[in-house]
Amino acid sequence: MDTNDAKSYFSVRLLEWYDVHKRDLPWRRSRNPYYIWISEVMLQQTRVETVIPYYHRFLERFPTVEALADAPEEQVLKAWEGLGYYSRARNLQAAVREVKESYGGRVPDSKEEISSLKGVGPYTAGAVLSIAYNKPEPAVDGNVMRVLSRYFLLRDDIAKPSTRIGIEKLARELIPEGKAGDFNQALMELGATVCTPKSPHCLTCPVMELCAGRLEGIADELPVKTKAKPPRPERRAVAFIEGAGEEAGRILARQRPKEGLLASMWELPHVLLPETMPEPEAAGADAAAMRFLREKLAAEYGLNVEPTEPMMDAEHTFSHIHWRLRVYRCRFLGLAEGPAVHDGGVANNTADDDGLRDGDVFLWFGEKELGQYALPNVFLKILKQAGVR
DNA sequence: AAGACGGGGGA
DNA sequence: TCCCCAGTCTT
Repeated sequence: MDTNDAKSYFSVRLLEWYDVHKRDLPWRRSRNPYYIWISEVMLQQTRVETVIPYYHRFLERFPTVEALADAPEEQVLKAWEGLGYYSRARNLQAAVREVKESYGGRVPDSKEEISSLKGVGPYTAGAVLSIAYNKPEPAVDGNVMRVLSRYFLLRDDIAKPSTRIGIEKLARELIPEGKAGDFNQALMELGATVCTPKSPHCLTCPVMELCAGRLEGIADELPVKTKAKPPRPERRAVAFIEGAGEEAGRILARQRPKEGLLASMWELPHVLLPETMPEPEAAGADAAAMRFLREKLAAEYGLNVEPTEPMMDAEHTFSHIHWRLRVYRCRFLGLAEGPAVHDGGVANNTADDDGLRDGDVFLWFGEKELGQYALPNVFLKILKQAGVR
């Protein structure tokens, strides 16, 4: 049995298996390149079950390239709320605008052109080209690297870019004539449902007989992958500022800067506590944190508040940061001129000389604003727990 | 090559 | 808890 036999066996058996076992997923009901593209971007680092409801809502709201290109970015971000990696949404809209302007609204079908679009890397390019246009391009994601590492007993570290390149070359050779779309999806489907990261279901695998990893008894030790660094811890004090009078029942929110973490999203104002601050359990910790919160908000944003009492705790883990949040109830005293708080309107700070950083915009949040502007999940949860709606 | 960039689900 | 998920971009 030589390598070529193992390769053709793999491709043939995998396609037969896929024909019987493929899941009925929404984006498999169409070959519309725009639909396929949306699904592939949403699926980056995100599970199928999570994506499905977003996929339906997003396409209902933005059914065509034109509709997405013409939408306000704010609405796109809102449709992405809770899905994470928000640069995906921003890049997707920039790319769709490019498709509208430069390609007459038709998603390009060449590797060079589609790869030039924002947010379209090697995986997404291959996925759209193969699934929507049946072009013989590999689409190598985490599933594919795992499946092929096991079947061909590859011990290279899949965290290295060079390893992905090598697996792409291999995956390209495996594509059966005229079957690129089905084959690539079959490979990912096998990884998602049978050749799983932990305790793979080898006994139901269509290619188990020639799987080198299983035959060596080390399938569950593959692929080799260097483990990520743990997220750095941060403690933050959050201001829960309830409006009075005209703004009764509404909460003061801030829009984050247009770049970086959670770009352009809305949140409750908060500050990073110095590591020298006492732990939350220590005596006097809350008093110290409340003083720091008051001083920092005033200095950073011209936002004057009087923290009164701790309200709740929350935690949130990003891939690279771990937040421990303590929310303090605050009395609103006022906001210095510059980005004013308008009734119902987003403050404008286009002027650069207002002494405030880009993105320092405040707004009283009520039901209407919650339905209009995007917040990260951690702040949505805090507002929900506080009974704001 | 390494870090930034969300959030959730399964073992 | 840890790991990983239909990754891409920046430095």
